[in-house]
Order: sequence, then structure tokens, then C-alpha cells
Amino acid sequence: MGRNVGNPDAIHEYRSLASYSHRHMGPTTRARFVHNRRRRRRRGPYAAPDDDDEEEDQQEASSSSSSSDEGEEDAEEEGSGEVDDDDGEAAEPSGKEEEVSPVAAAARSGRKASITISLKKVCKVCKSTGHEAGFKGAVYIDCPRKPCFLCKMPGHTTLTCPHRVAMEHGVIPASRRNTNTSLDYVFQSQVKGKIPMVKPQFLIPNQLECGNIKFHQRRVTCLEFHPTKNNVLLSGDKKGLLGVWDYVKLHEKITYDSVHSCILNSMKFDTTNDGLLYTASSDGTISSTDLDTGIGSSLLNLNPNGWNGPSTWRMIYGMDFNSDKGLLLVADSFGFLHLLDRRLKARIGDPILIHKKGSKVTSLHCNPAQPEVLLSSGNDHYARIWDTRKLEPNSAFVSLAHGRVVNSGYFSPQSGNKILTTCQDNRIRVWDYIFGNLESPSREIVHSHDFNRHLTPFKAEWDPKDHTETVAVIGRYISENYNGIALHPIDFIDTSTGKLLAEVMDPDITTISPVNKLHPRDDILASGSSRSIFIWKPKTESDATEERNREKAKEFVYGSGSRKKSNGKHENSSDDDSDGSCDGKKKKKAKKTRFTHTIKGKGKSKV
DNA sequence: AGAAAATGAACCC
DNA sequence: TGGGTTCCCTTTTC
Repeated sequence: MGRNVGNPDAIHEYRSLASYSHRHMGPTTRARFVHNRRRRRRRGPYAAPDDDDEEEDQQEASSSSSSSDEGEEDAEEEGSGEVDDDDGEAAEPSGKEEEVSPVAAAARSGRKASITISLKKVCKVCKSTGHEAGFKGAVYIDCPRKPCFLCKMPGHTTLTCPHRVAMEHGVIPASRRNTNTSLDYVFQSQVKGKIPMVKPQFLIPNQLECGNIKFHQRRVTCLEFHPTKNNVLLSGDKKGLLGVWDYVKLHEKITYDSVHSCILNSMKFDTTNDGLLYTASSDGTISSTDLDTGIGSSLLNLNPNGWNGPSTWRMIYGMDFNSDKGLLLVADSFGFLHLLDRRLKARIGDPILIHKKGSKVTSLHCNPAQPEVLLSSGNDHYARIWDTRKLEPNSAFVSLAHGRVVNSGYFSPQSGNKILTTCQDNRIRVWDYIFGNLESPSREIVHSHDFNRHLTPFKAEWDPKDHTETVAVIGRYISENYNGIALHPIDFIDTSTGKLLAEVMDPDITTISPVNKLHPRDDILASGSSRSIFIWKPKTESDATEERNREKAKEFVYGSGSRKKSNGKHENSSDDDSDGSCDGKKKKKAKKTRFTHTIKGKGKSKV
């Protein structure tokens, strides 16, 4: 509480003079920084002024606004202010002259009234005074009256949360291997110390290779690698646009804008015909698109009668493909599962309620080892395991309870024996063995991936290449201060321990990356951040050397470790690009011409 | 620079 | 149960 006490920089006084007469004021309230008086403050932040305040206000408007004793006054008040500030204006007894609303006062007096708003360190989160929440530079200060933004427990803030990620910047990725056999331990205890460290096989793709800035019109909602063409990445956005991009031949990109009319929620390749892509959308349709010809066809439409209001509009989020049966499994936003025969393009049987009626099913996943076993996740705070051969309501093997909405649930990619879920209660849950006791998860890993309506929901996903089925990747919501820049890394997590293996970020990507996909064969990560998509590769030895040299050079120029702050979003990269397409001027141009702007990350190192 | 908009889930009664 | 209200680390555009 009151961490900013005595810090004059953190204290400002804000008062706005707004006339309710439209002759004098524009549509928005005009604000100015002025001296504030204790008398006004007493009345609460939104109290109406005395009539005689008006002249003074106007005089004050022309005077300057800084004063040292203001800070002292505020600091003084903070200590006692915390108790009653919750409802400062409401707590005041009514009936006083001062309490009359300015509008009413103006109406009564027949002349323009002014309202004085004095905000002194008002917390935008809890609306009380005495403290402020928000960014102070690159550090976000939590509201102390709210539960921790990270672990959701009361009594502390994120800055002091025991679950807070505190990884050294530039840490060397840990080895992916974690399931040591007894031989390994013997090896470690007796031999390891005597031989040089073996380079870990698992490489974290932590170096920005290239990016496609604003490839999409709206934020990216899903990513998928082409199952056979190694360098082809598919992406979907909130507008329903489907993008195909060859990230080796940077200019080779195609977009299909007529596949869906709103959010493209899920993409799945037909495992028997990798030229065929199935897409699910909030427009309530499933489409199949031939990627060679671009020809698409609709396989399912859950809203054949068009828009009749939100209470009847069905959206599709979860979808998976059962290759054994040629069956497409589709779940809608009302809790129902639909089965679809891919060849007949026809529904099989009636829809089955698999989650609470009226609630959204967020994801579906068929077990890779036993495709008839289905995992569903829903807005009803459950993930459920089903046998698709004998589906009926309430026939789930098991219901896995979660604290909040479950964004996703995946079986482990190879054995299918584990389950990984992402829940909006900021916890990643792992069940180690689906045939064991599933009553409670084997582990709950606190990780910041909160819900925000403007962000694509975060989903922790397994690394498909990881034979030990331990490594998962997920974007981080909460930011961390990296050399003065608030960045949201992409986290690699060891799901067997909860340990953070690596955090992947770039100072030029200041936006959150909720969508992440690891390549099925290569050490490549694709990330979707806002409207852009990025490709990451492991840092090579020469990359690392180059980076060190660059850091040294910067230290020489800017002084000890202080890095020039990049205030921009993606397009504000200050460093140059190898193909010359990335400097400031050209970037502004690129803003206007969509889909033409591509960056090569490595070029940035050429200073 | 500051405001508005887009828009999903929780929570309240 | 349902509608109205609120809302904490967004991002973009004007």
C-alpha cells in the first residue's frame, strides 16, 4: 500500500473545467493541470464546485501547475485517505449546497455552470484515491486492493507474487530432457563432471527469423504449419481471412478472404490429403479449401436461416479430424457436438450436448493414439473425455473441473497419455496419465494468460517433436521490464516441473503473442501477435556472438546497459533491415499497402 | 496525445 | 435464468 508515498513524480493533480453549456465547451471535457485546493479535495473527486470557484478556476487555468507543497499535501493525505476513499463522494452526507449537481445548479441559476473534477492519484482499477495502478515506464503497478493479477490470490500484487516469473534475461535454454533413467543419474553423478557439457539437443527457437507485419486485417486467431510443405504457414484472423505464407520465399503469400465471414477459430489438415484444409469459424460454418486451387466448399452451416440475433447464432470454435473414420468433429457455441462425414459432406446423427447447454465449446482434440477418444473443453469450466463410438449426453468418461473457462485441452502429441489444459484462472493443468486417477490434475502451473476480450485466447500447446512430452509453449499476458521495454514473452514451460525453460521475445515486438505454434519437424516457432505473424529459429553461435558485440557497441554509445527505448509497436523498429524494406519511411508506406510488408529479422543485426 | 472502438465473460439481482 | 453492467497489463485509428 502507498508505495508511491513521497514520490512527487507519482503525484499529479488533475482537474477539469467543463461547462455544461455547449456554447463554451466542445463535446469532450477539457482538462488542464492546475493547483488543487484541499477544500475541493475534501468533497471527493467529482464534487461540484462552489459558485465562486468559477472565477478562480479561470484564473488558475492560466497559471502554471507545478508546486512542491502539493506533493507533500498529497503524501500526507495518503495515509489516512485509504480507508474512506472507496466511496468518497457517496459517503458525504447529502443535502448540502455543494452536493447539487452542476446540471441542476445551472438549470436553477440560469447560467452556465462549471464542474470541477479533481483527481489526485485515482486508481483506475478500483477508482479510489491514494494510489494508482498502471504503467510506470515499463513496469506495471498493480492495484493493491485487487487480488494478484497473476495467481489471483489476495494479499499481494504481481510484483511480490511467489509465482512470479523471474528468469534471468538471456538465459540459456535448459535441456528438454527431464525424465532421467537411473542410468542418467549414474552418468550425471559419476561421469558428467569429468567431461565437457554436451550441447543440449533441444533448441529453443528464440531468435526472430522473419516476420510478416500486418499480414492480416485483424488480429491473428490461429496458426498451422503445412503438414508436408516445410516452409508454409497458414494463418487465420478475426475477420475470417485465411493466409498462406511461405516464410522462406518471403514474398510468396496468398490470402483467401471469402472462406469465412468472421473469426476463423480453427484449422485442420486432412491427414489423407494434405492439400485440403478444413476451417471452422464463428460464422457457424465449416469449410474445406483446396490449397492448390483455392477452391473452397462449405461442409456445414449451423446458421442456415441467417442472422436472427445473438441468441440463435451458432459459432464454431472446436474442431478436429478423426483420420481413422474420415470424421470431422465440430462443436458449437451452444454446447453441442456435431459429427460430419468428410466424404458425404453430411452430418451423422443428431448433435449431442457435451457441455453445459448454451455454453461455448472452446476446443476439441482427438487422441493421437486412439482417435475415437475425444477431449473437449468448454466455457462451463470443464474439460471432458469422451468415447466417440458411443456418444450420448452425460456419457463422458470423466469431467475435469477447472476454476474458470477452459481455453483449450490437448492430449500429448505422441502417446496421447497426458492432458494439457489452459484455463482462464491463470493456470496450466497437466494430467500425466489419462488412464490413472484423473480426479485432480497432476500439476497446476501458475502462468499469466488471463482472459481479455480483445485478445485471442491463450492456449498452451505441446511441442509435437518432443518425445518426452514435457515441453509446452504459451504466450504470456503479463509484461516484464526488459531493459526499459515492457515485453510479453512467449514461454516454454517444462510441464513436468512447471519450470520456465525459456522466454522468447524481441524488443521490437511489444505486443502480446497469444497464438503460437511449434513446427512438427523443425526447430521453428510461429507466433501470431496482433495482426502480424513471426517466425523464430534457434539462435546460432554466430547470432549469439553478433548479439554480444551489438550489445557491447550499444553500451559504448548509450552508456551502461541502457538501451534505446523502442516506443513503437511492430512498425517502429529503429534498426535497419537487410533488404532495405524496414526503415521508418518505408514502413509508413507499408502501412497503407497491405500484405506487402515483410521483415527479415536477421537483417536487423547488420548495423 | 488522448479518445474511442472493438466486444467476451463474470457478476449481480 | 436473463439482462444489464462492469471490466486490470490491448491495439489501432483518428
